[in-house]
Amino acid sequence: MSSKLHNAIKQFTPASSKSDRQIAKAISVALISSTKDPLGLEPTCNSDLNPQIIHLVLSNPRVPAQNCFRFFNFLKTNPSVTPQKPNSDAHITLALRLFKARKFREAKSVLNAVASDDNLRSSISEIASSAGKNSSEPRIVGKLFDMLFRVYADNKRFKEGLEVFEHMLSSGFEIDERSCLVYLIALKKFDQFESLFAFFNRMVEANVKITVYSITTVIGGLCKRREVDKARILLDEMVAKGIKPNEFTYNTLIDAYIRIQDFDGVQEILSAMKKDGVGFNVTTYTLLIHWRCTSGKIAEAEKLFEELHEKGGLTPDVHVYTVMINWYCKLGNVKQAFVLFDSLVERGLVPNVHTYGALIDGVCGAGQMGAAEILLKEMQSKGIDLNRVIFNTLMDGYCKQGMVGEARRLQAIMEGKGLEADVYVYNIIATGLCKAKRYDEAKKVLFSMMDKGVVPNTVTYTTLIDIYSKEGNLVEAKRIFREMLNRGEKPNEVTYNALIDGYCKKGNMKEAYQMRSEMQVKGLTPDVYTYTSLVHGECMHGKIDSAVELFNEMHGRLLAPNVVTYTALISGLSKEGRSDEAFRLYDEMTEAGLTPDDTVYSSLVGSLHGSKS
DNA sequence: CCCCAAATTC
Repeated sequence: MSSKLHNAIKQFTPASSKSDRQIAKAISVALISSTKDPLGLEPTCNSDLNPQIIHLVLSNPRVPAQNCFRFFNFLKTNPSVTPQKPNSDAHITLALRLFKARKFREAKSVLNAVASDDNLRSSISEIASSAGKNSSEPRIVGKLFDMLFRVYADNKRFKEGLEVFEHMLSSGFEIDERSCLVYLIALKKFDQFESLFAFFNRMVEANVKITVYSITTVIGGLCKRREVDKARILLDEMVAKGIKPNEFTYNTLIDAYIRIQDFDGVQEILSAMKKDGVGFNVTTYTLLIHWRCTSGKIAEAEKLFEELHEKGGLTPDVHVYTVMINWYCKLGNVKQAFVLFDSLVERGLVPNVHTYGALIDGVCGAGQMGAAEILLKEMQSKGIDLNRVIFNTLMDGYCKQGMVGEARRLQAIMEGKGLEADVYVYNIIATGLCKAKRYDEAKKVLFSMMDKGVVPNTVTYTTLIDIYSKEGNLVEAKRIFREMLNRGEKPNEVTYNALIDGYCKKGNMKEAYQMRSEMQVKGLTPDVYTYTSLVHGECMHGKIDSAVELFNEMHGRLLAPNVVTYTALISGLSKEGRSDEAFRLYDEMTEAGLTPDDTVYSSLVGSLHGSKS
């Protein structure tokens, strides 16, 4: 903004006798020859640069669009020049000028203000009338609406976005599927599923050209909502209509089937890809490797990882390395994780916050807090921003080592960096305190979290329920459970298991079984924790036959008893003097590849002494 | 479309 312009404003604005038109003309003249020099003067004058004047200047075709933009920004950033900042009309007027001049980036930033600034909120009809009175070419107005549609989507203003879409439709503007895609992706990102599906249907009704991208986004929305069956139907429909799914479509479904642990579903998609001639991309490999790892098939995952390296045309990326590194860490093979980390760097790939996060979690799991701190320093020296997850991982590491104080120290550092403690932090600290049996402090942490307005989640409630259950206060445990339901937080297997264990320890087996039925009604499957608690409960209260029956029931449900389950039953049988059965179970346990611990041996030894037979 | 964090059993 030149000083010439500023003088023009200064010269004309106090003169109320001049007409708006004259003032606008003088400013325009100054702007036409304005250069890019920054404004050197402090704006001092009071002025009455009213909306009409601003409109006249911005719509003056003799003023170059770029200079209009600078004038506009000057007004926005110097409120003392004009008491009224540019209004919605000024934004639309300027945006049209910028579109015509093909200054798309600038136009977008102007429209972004319309979509994000609450003071500029205006209805679509007001915007349309602003656009109309500027008598721009329809092509330019169409471009403006198209961009506005996208910008509303970017700003989560879905209602307004839809209004723009409908306006374009009824006014006969051409609709670009790519803009609809921006809108669909934003809806999916913010879990607005109903709107997502409704909008897609609207696209179909309105005869917007539908491509694989839109359908894949809708399939992704259905998958995110765990409605994989519906996603699958949509896939079949698209194929029937002659729209060929691409790697993204297939990967979305593979990911969904893996998440719901539908083995057959994954296989079906893989065969469909093969039949369709769609090859794997790096993401497909990443998903399959992750899947094999979660199923404990690490050798198969390694094979896929190798195959990816040998395959022509595909280059392993940092994601796939991170998945492998994460799994080696989770399996306790931190050494191999570091080997992969080195080869990743050797290949010229850049480890990111996820990669470091996986490694830090790995060394924390091995109790190597010093190594974790070194990795943290390394991240910082590479300029990788520390996020919440990194801090939480470290805090959890310290808590698992029983160093709750260190965790709190990190919490303070994190908060000092402007990262407010979230529900994870409190859950981690509370769990750390629980580990040390400091239940009262743990409760205090969680309750004070709620007082601060942090919303408790399923883990928070489950931790509280577990604390009360362990304290034998099932009345309070149940009260929290009801509160959780009232607040709309869904209990999961862990929640029920905590309650069931509480009832078992109290000897209230009836209520424990009642809870097991309830979880099944809700579609939750009793797992090895559920059964172990029940087996232990029956053993504790002398009903050993019921315990054996439960134990046998597990096989039918494809649940593998673990060391804890075996230990509970072996010690139950031993106490009853059923030594033969106890030893038979011991053999079974070792044959299953489980390593008995001291508890088992002392039970077995005890069974020999106290034998009733 | 994929990569890092929290809760349950002897």
